[in-house]
Amino acid sequence: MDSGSDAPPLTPAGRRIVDAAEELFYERGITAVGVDLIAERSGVTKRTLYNRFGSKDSLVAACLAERDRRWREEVRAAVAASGSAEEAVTAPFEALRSWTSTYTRGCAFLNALAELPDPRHPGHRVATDQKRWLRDLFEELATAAGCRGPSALATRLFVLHEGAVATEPLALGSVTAAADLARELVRAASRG
Amino acid sequence: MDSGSDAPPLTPAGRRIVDAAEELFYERGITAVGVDLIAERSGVTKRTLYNRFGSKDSLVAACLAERDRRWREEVRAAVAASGSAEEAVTAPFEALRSWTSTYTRGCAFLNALAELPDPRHPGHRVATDQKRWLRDLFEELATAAGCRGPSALATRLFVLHEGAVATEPLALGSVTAAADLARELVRAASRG
DNA sequence: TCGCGAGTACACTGATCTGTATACCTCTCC
DNA sequence: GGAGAGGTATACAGATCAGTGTACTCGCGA
Repeated sequence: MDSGSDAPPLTPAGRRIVDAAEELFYERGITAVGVDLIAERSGVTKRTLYNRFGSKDSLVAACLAERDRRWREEVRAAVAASGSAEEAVTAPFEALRSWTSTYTRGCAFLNALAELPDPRHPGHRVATDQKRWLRDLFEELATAAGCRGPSALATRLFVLHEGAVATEPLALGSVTAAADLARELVRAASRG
Repeated sequence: MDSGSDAPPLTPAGRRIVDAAEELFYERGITAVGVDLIAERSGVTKRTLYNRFGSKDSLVAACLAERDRRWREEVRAAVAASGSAEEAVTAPFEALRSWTSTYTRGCAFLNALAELPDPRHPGHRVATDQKRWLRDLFEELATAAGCRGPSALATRLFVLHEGAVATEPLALGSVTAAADLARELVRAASRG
């Protein structure tokens, strides 16, 4: 469940490989990107890629884990920056706003799950962990803020969040709509 | 925008190809499934597949269009079966409940968009049309029911719907949570 | 000075990919 | 009875796929 702490430090070439692969996988899809292209983009030989990661599947998992680590960092920062416990509950939606201003191809983890149906794929676990972590974070924050029914509220906020990020590429204003509704839900659950 | 009406009728072999391909694409991902496997599964030669559809990309679009047609039928039936104009607004969530009891790999159209980033891909258009149609249907139904702010309400319902279907494979109860919240939103927008 | 880890260079395997060529069969409809 | 549409059978082209083998270079630390 923990993300990023147990990862071995990357060599310079390993770093470049992950960076290039992460971008390519996100922009074009995982299955559609070959290891030859990743090696070329990162200025590295295919031999080095396989010496570092062993297989394409492992590289996919490493890329998702790295993205998850970076995303959780942003979410935690948004939570820490919020002015009150109630505000903290919707802080992930603030992080989402800045996140989607950079990444306009939807959620990399949902996209990965679309391409990796096999639960034994190492990337599958990383993606599902990212989702469960967010749902649990909502519950934790809702409980800390003294919201009524924190578990049900957390699931609602989670669904809203995922719907927003998944439909963001359609440019229908879903991120703003979801954030507004989320704030209303938290406000309603905090009154009394 | 219209779905299914302008499609040429399929030959028996064409029918089997679409059926087999639709299932394989959904279960394993579009890029991961080759035309040889589709031909084998549908008991047809590859020659016939290419005589019918011309290319894999066209077949992908045909499969998505067929799925869209079937899904809209179910949604329209749910709308027609609802007891009141207010109930009709959340009818797509009822259709979603039965839809996701059959299909547990999330939304085929969001999954397709994850794999087909190129807007020139014929399947890309089919998928985005499906999404816009649903959002517009929500607005139409909300307007007919006399809801306040039908456009903003429609976007909220749409985000909820997409979040539910996208996260349904995670088994976190998102479909029920989304349906409940949707009903509350419509009720709140109908009072007065 | 020596060993070792990191990385390069490059050829190569075997499988799989989309798509095509050619020849033939069978049914229906005019 | 002849044409054409729908389909079969099979072989093939050319590219790309993930992954390996082998021999080399460079820099650093014991």
